[in-house]
Amino acid sequence: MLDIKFVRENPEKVKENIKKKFQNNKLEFVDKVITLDKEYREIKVKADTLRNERNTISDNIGSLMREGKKEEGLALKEKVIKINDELSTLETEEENYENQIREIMYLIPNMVADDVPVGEDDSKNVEIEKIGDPIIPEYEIPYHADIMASFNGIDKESAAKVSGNGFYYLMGDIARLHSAVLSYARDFMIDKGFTYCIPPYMIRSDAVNGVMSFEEKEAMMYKIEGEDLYLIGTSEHSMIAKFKNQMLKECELPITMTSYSPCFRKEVGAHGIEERGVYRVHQFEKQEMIVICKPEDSESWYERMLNYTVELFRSLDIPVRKLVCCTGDLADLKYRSCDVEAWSPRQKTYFEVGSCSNLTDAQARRLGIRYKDENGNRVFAHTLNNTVLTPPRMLIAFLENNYNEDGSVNIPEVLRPYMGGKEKIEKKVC
RNA sequence: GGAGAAAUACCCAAGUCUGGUUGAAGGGAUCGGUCUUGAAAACCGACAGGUCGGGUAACCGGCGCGGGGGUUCAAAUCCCUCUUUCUCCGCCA
Repeated sequence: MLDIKFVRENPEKVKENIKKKFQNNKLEFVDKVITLDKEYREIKVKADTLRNERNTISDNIGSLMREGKKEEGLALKEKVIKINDELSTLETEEENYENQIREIMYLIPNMVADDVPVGEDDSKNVEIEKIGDPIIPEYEIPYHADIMASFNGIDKESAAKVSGNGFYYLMGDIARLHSAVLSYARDFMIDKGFTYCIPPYMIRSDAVNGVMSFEEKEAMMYKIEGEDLYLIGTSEHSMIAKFKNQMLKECELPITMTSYSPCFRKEVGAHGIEERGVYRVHQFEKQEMIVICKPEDSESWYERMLNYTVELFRSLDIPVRKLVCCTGDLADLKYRSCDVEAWSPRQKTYFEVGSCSNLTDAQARRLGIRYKDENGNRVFAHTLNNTVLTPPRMLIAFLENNYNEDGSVNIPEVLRPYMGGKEKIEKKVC
């Protein structure tokens, strides 16, 4: 969300930005919101003046009553009733304007960084760096669910009976691997100085509405029957809501947290649920990182966060690449964003495993996350978020990249302490 | 889950029954000063935040006593509702 004052003063810049994002249907919003804002302020002046009059006369009535001059007081009442009459119309208008302006401001996208490549959709995203050799082995890499099955590590059939499509039972070494990568990721981030956090997995509707649009809510969020509670789709929801309407102290910044949570998603819409594997499911787990910092620090945090993910994947022997999101693929709140993609030797291509974003002050302005600087000024903080990793999706990359011809899977050094010292997991035969 | 009490500014806290002179007493903290070699203490003084709007500015106005709504000429004060905290009971990993 932009500052209305910025829009007022820089309508052309805002329009340019909208064009860069290929959202020409929103171009008219700029002039519209500026007009609405102007009319709103005119009405506010009128209403404020009337309220002022009312307050003054009411005070007078009070004084007269105390002095016992009832008649005079009663006469004044008539006047105020008239004012209130006039006011009620104005106040309805005021509210209408406020709502309209807010709705439009939500739709006008955040300014994107100058160096974000211009492009219409994700096909125009730009690879900036490959880290690790994307090896294509001589032998064939099986589908991830089949690898899991070869260790008796997954049962989707039972899950489908018990919970429906989009769920899984993970078992044995695979389940342990799932916990192991999460624990490893948690410790990895703690070592980087992040504070570990386990947030609520259910949040109230006002928290939900604060962090996503109505459409997103409908497509993603599970509601608890009979309660004003929703299952979170990512810990980011709880984590951001935690700071809503907070005035932070400058000395608290940067706030760097790594949160764990299960994530629940309806996945209504575009892709739907995948039948066989664990790539897209209703329930998964995720380790996330968020940073709330001063505006001048957000760009360097962005780089750092992105590189943490890369470093983490590399420590698990998984080749990755950084793919910069082009303007058209950038969500409206984002200033810049970069996907981290893992190499899939089976598909011989990279696939998304995480996404790092700098939202500058757009999210903070929407949610009221501020801090007091050394001069006592209240400043909107910058917010950033990035995936650390999400098993089971991460397991796909892990299993494929550490798969041996004999069907065993290597456990990279860093993960062994979490796997009881095992160097590899082997096929179960029965 | 049941019953009761409460939420006031950076913190504590008065005001609520009985609506108006209360944007809010008092204390603490903070800042400045006197005193002191320095500090503490004591004393004196300052400071009421925030947000929206008007104005070149000085300044002026609206909102604002947990959130939302209502009654009233007028609400911290009365009514409804939600949230949170505390106490007791019940249940329970």
